[in-house]
Amino acid sequence: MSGKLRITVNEAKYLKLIYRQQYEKLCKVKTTLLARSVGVRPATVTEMLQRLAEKGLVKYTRYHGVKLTEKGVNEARKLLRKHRLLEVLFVRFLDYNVQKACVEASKLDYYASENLVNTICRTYGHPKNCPCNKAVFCDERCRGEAKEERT
Amino acid sequence: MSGKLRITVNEAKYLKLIYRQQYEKLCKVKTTLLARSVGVRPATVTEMLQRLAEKGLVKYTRYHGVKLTEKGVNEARKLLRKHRLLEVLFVRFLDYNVQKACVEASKLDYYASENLVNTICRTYGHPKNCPCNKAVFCDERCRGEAKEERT
DNA sequence: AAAAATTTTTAGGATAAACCTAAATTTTTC
DNA sequence: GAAAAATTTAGGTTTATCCTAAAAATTTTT
Repeated sequence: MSGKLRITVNEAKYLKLIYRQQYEKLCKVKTTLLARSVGVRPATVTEMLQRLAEKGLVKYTRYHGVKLTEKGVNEARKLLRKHRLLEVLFVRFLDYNVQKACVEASKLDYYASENLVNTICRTYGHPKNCPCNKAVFCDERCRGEAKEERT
Repeated sequence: MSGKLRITVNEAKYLKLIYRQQYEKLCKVKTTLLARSVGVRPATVTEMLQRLAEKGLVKYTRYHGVKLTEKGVNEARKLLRKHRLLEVLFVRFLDYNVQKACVEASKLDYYASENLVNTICRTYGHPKNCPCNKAVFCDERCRGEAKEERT
């Protein structure tokens, strides 16, 4: 029924950004704001929002901004889970400071496998928060103590 | 003097592959072999080799394969250093097996910063080899004990 | 060493993801 | 409701991939 959803790294960037705006800063997600955050022209953002809408990740209303759909929220949380567990690793294991950890995690999160972040998650006893105290979202496949993972 | 060298993730894949052929398997690097490894048609490989040659990363002789230039070797080693230190992390800290570690490292190596891998390197006391016993190439900026890194 | 087989390259395209400017449209503000 | 601001549309450009089919070079076979 559902053709596998392919998200580019750039689309992922927007999803994370939109999620943080909509759910964590609780503000409307407008084109110009996104354009400034990403560092592109507004027209470029519009194009991206239309693409995300076509993929069913956001509800886009011309001239009025976007909201993540359920599917979009799930994707964003998957990405932010990866991002934040990488931050946990960098801060706790490598003594990175929070800011550096975030920068590095941003480069890698999209590419990290679910298995990798689940292993990190288990290793640290399923942390509830990342180093900057935002939520580490749950993955129901991620259970158990540090040892058991195989494949 | 030297305009900053921009390598795409795909180009990086070829560099790693060519390096391993040329220096570790000690065999000639031919188009068809690369095509099979990467999973594309020979014509696509030819195109890539020409691009790598333009960037000064390989010496390419029509119909006779490629050799990495000094610049190409340096780039390849930088990438393989990242790759192998990520493997070290995954195997030693997350108990990954060698094969899984390699797969995961392949997804991330290109995107990992030099600072990240140097921190891993320091944390493990500058390991000489990766889990599959290949060399971890040196970076002269990578010195010292586990603690001192800041910024 | 010539013919046949194989490998490699060239030529000519296709596609997808970004990004842009300028003009048109809609919304917001005064 | 007019002016200002934000947003979208239209029409392009660029870059990186990848492809097929035909041509060219190399290698193998006889």
